[in-house]
Amino acid sequence: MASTKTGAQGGRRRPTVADVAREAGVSVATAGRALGDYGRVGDALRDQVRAAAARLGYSPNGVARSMRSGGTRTIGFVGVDISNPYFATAMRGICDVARKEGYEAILANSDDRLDIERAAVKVLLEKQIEGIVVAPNAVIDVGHLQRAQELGVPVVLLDRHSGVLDADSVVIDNEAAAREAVSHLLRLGHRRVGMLLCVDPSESPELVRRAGTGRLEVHGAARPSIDRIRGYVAAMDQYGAPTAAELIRYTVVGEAAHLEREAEALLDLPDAPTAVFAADNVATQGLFTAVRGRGLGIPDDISMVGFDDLDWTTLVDPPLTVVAQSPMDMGRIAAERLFARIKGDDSPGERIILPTELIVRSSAAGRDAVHTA
Amino acid sequence: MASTKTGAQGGRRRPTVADVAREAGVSVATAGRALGDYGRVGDALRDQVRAAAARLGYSPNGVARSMRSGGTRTIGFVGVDISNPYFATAMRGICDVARKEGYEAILANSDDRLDIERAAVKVLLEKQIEGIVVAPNAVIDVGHLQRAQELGVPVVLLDRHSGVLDADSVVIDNEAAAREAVSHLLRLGHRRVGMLLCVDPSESPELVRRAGTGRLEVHGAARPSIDRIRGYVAAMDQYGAPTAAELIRYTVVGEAAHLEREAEALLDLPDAPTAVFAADNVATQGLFTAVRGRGLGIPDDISMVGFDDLDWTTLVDPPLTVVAQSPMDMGRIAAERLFARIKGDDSPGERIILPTELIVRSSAAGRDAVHTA
DNA sequence: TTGTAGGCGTTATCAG
DNA sequence: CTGATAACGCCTACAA
Repeated sequence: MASTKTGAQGGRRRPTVADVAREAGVSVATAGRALGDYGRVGDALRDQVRAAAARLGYSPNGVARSMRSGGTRTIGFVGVDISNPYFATAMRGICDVARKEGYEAILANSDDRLDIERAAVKVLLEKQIEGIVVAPNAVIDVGHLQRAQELGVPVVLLDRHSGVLDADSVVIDNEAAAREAVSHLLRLGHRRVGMLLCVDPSESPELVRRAGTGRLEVHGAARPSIDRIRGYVAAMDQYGAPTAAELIRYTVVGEAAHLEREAEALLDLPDAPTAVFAADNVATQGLFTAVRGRGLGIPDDISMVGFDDLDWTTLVDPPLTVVAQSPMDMGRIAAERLFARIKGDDSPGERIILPTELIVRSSAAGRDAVHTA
Repeated sequence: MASTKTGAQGGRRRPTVADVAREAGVSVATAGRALGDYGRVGDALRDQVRAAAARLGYSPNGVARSMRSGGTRTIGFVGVDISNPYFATAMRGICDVARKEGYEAILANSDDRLDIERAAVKVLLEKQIEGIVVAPNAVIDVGHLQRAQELGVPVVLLDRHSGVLDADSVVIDNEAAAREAVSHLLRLGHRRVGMLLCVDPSESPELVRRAGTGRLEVHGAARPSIDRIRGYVAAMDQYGAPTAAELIRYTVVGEAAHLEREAEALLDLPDAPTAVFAADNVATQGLFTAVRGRGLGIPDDISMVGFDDLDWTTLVDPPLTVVAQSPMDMGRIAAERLFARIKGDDSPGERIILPTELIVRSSAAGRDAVHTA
């Protein structure tokens, strides 16, 4: 009896209600009632059964219970990457709500890849989860999510909205947030403003093209990255600042190295920008690093506005002006919507837009303003 | 047919193999074989069944499958707080390995509270997960983990080791890591070195006492925080630097506000330390913030060494000298051990000690060395 | 090759 | 108040 404590095989078969019943000398039905606390059971027998259960180390089998009841008290979250603080915080919000409701959450990382996301949803569905929160990779190709809904599993979108899917979504107004950030720079007198961000691989090529009007147009689905570019362009147009494709640099998610290269390319432009908007937290860090690497001073040599109010943005010198959102609330609210659906709410899908805030700190400064009409 | 797409009730009963069988005009057994790809099935019938399944939108019921097979292909992770980058990164490592093995992971946050951890383990056990990775709150009171093992569910400890439990643990050598960090400061000529950290609520009182020898003794279980204090004291003793309880300030986890107060108390000491070792990533941030708030220069006015090589420690000015560990590897290796156990490995519990590295950057500098014998 | 039947553990229904 | 029995959906002996 020295070993097999550490390993998997340790236990012989786990005791069941039947075992407890036998041990207590009653029927399975009675044992079940005594343990599950339903129906009527005599006091004496109840204690007897409880004692037997304790003696045997009985633990109810949730799988069997789910089998009968149809409910698993489990939800799923398909995020992009839990090691990104944005999703980690959202997950925390989701877990908190789930725990309050007596549910657990299964986590899957998609790395923003549609194939992985699809597979994850499929597995979750097979596991009979009762609802899914997902940060979808694609906003059009959502067949797998529709399928979930058809199966009676509610879906709530987090961070991204889909026009195709009739589901709740918890998002921010990406275009407005970007426009506010860039306007801030423009009002400070900057004219040549760059933009740096990560985009999804499937969306990257030909993101931006010149139209007949001379204005920059942005083509692509309404995803956060694309919407933020739209906000940037809108602000530039509004303030009459000249736009140029070369001022918008991006890289596909997960390639931090490329990102720094793009940032440097931006800084090395013949007519380099005097200010840059980094449109996500990865780009913010990449830009900051690149600027530092070039030995440039912020905001003296170059101004910047970042995205996401991560802790480090106030630790750094100078503290960064950023667009702040609240992933914790996002996760919480998404989960709350999900549980409302699980409980039967079948009103039409709602688009919940959480506020963002431009937190002005010290990384963006004036440019001896040469304002334009 | 306008609505009920969004809500939970959407689906009528989900189709089962029996439904598919009926639709295809074959027996359940044949349908099962065709769908599950086991046994022999005629080509014609197989296609027929597949078609019927597609028509009905059949999706296998994992709960029923688990019921029969006994396996759920699910593991659990009980971490302290997923919004802490340390645990978020560890979770990523765990998920990656799980996915490779065809498993999913359920996440639970304990907030470093034993009662929550116990409840989480209980629920996970009921859900019939096949293994648990846990960052245990207590290293002695591990009855709930022993129970898991007795039930045949392998347990792997992450970040913390328990002498009581015969389980694998994946940890770092906390005492050695702290000693190295503090020795670094001492070798730089500092004599009055402070320490700042978070400790578990249950361990906080009377952490440190004077003994007859005049040396500082550290009482408490072998948890990371306590071990790091031991390392600090060992280094101080080794270099003949005078120790004092007032130089060691801590707060319970999750109370960041108190932490900054403790940091300030340290800086305000009549005989203030010339260097401080922040022994975890929360303390590192708190210390840095407090020092900044006091307008002190690093390392000119005060030197510091932090813990955990988070991104921001290199973004900040000056870049911080830190003790680095790899939570991603920790998660990965813990999960790998867990799957080895799940597959039947029942060798005695192994203590896997991952390396740490003192990364010397610029936050600790010399003190016109007044060395001691 | 295909079909029939039984059981995994729980809970609920129905008799006694 | 207690006991026997059926059912959830899948898989697998076993029989045809």
